[in-house]
Amino acid sequence: MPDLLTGRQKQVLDFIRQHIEKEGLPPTVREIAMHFGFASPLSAQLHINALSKKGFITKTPLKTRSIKVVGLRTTEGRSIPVLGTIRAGKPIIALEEIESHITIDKTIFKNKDAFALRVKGDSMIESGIFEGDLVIVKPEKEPLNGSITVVLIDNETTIKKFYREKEKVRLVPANKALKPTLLNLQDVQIIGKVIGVIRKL
Amino acid sequence: MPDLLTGRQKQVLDFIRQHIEKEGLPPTVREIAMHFGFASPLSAQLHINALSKKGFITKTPLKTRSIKVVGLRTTEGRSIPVLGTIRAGKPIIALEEIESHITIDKTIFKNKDAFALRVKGDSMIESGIFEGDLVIVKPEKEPLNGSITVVLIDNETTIKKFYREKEKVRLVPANKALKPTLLNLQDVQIIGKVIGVIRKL
DNA sequence: AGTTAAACTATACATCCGTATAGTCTAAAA
DNA sequence: TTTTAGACTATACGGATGTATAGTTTAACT
Repeated sequence: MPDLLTGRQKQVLDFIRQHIEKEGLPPTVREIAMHFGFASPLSAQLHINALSKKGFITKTPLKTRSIKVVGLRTTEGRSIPVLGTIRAGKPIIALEEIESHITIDKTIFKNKDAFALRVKGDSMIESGIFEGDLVIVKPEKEPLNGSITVVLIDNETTIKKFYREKEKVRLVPANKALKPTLLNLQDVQIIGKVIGVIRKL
Repeated sequence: MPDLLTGRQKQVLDFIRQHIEKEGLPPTVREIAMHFGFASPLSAQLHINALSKKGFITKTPLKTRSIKVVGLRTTEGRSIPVLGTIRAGKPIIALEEIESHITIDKTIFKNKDAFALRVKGDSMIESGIFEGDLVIVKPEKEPLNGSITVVLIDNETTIKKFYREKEKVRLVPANKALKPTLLNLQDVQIIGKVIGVIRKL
């Protein structure tokens, strides 16, 4: 059970977080006090001590602006590449194919080697994956049956539900208008498993 | 043509950059001096002034640790709050209701006041919004007809397609199993428009 | 009623920090 | 040869900063 914050402590923590966001630097003790209208810097200091004791922030004694919000800034976002296309062959993430980079939340998408891929087609609409969405892909060679995977067939990427059947692979779309396909294992290159979806409306 | 740096200035700039990377904070004047073995803090200060004049760094006068390296990735991610519940009344983002914070890509979700909300229920499955998804909400009081909005009815949040009809509001789910509802304008509190969806699989 | 804890005021201290003044040394440019 | 500029030393000032001591107020719990 995590230590709970009092209302005021939550406010202070949020101000610190906001200050780092906006100014790019954590506030000083007095800047916190000033923001809340405290007459004494100790008022802010006590909240800092409490937040530190409860593990929400860390700080280096005697060092100015040394407050760090746990889980922020260092552990915050991760930059992953957005791939335009994926070509057959060895290096999955070919530098030439990197369209851009996006920042995703480390705590939500933990995989370090993940990358993003823009969805083409509507093979997965019943699983809530639409054309234009970004899927977060975790490279994986042997996905579990039923998981949504990215596979490469004849230099084209498709997203389907994956079922291994002996030396064959069944690829099932989540779209009643489309039919499952059964392919030989050596004819498909398994890229990875879809671990997330990001859609901009 | 950019101003060129002297050897020493480049060393100082490198140290500043490295310090930000490693410690998460820019160094103080004296920390720079100490690293290079300077006996006087002015030695470091002069380099800082030169780097600032040449446009490689910026700083706020009289403010401790305020050096910023120009062009260094500050954060392409933005931290937004994830709300547990939304209560009727004035402040949409009640501090007490912040469950956690997530980092989203600034370039994708540009709105500064956005927040995230975890989806409960299956009223929007046909629009690819499932239970457990995080929706990114941009606060807005008068959404366009047809846009996916978050509204508050009797202290409960729901996500529906929004249609304004005179003094009434039609809320249309994207789920054939559910029926549209027609409500008086004063009985609903419009929270905002859904601008994005994040799903973890 | 007594105790505890959170929240805050008032004041103070030693150190840290950005900045300033004055001057030294060295090497390249005029 | 004189000048100029980069790099640095020695010392110091005023304000900012983290921290400390002592005490007040308010609400919650025993």
